[in-house]
Amino acid sequence: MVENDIFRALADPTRRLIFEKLASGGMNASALREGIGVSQPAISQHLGVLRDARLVREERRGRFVHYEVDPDGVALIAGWLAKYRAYWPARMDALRGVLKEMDP
Amino acid sequence: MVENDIFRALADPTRRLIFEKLASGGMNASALREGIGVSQPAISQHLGVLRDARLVREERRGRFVHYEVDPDGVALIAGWLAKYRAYWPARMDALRGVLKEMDP
DNA sequence: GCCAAACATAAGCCGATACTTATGAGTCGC
DNA sequence: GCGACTCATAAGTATCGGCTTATGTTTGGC
Repeated sequence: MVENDIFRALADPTRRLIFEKLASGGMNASALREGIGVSQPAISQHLGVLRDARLVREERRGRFVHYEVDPDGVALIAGWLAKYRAYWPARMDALRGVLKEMDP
Repeated sequence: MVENDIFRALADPTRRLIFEKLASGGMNASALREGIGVSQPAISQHLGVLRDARLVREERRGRFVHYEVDPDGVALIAGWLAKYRAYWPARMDALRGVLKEMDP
């Protein structure tokens, strides 16, 4: 199931760190590893989970593999969240501004 | 960490089922159990995790405990997701309508 | 062609976790 | 007050998940 893959992928703090790092700009796996204190295989495994969840997509560039955020996964979360918009208004003042801004 | 609790809570399919059932209307733990093929303690444990993640809140009603979706948790997810709104526009046509509708 | 570099896969280990049964803690009806 | 009911907690178990080291695969430079 798609939702299951996504939430399971985001449940791990290391994976969220990787995702957030990629959100600030695509990069290869080696660069991604810096600052995150795990082995190279661990990074590779995490990227595999994120890719299967469609949160990240990859592109071969010679010996390197360039990774970047996949908008599909982000859209899937937004779609899931939209189902519960009935519960948003309660404390959504801050986000409301964001939504207005992105909806010209 | 707040985000960790939320995503970990939603990573389990049974817990998402409970949450989604509560999203269609608050109810007590026994009613919640129907249709979900797990024991009563399992439901109780899941509700504890969802409560700690602020996805669900409870209210004692005599012998029963009434559970309902906590808007705080939903707002927290929305806040997290908002950080990545730069990646939304790609495939966000459907959600766009929803956002417009909830922002008069 | 060969070596080194970048990344993926294999296998194993250990802690986390989702479940169970058994029991405890409150609350209502009689 | 007592039994029944609703729910929470305790304890045990088995599977899952993230990490490691070791090794395989692909690519670029010489």
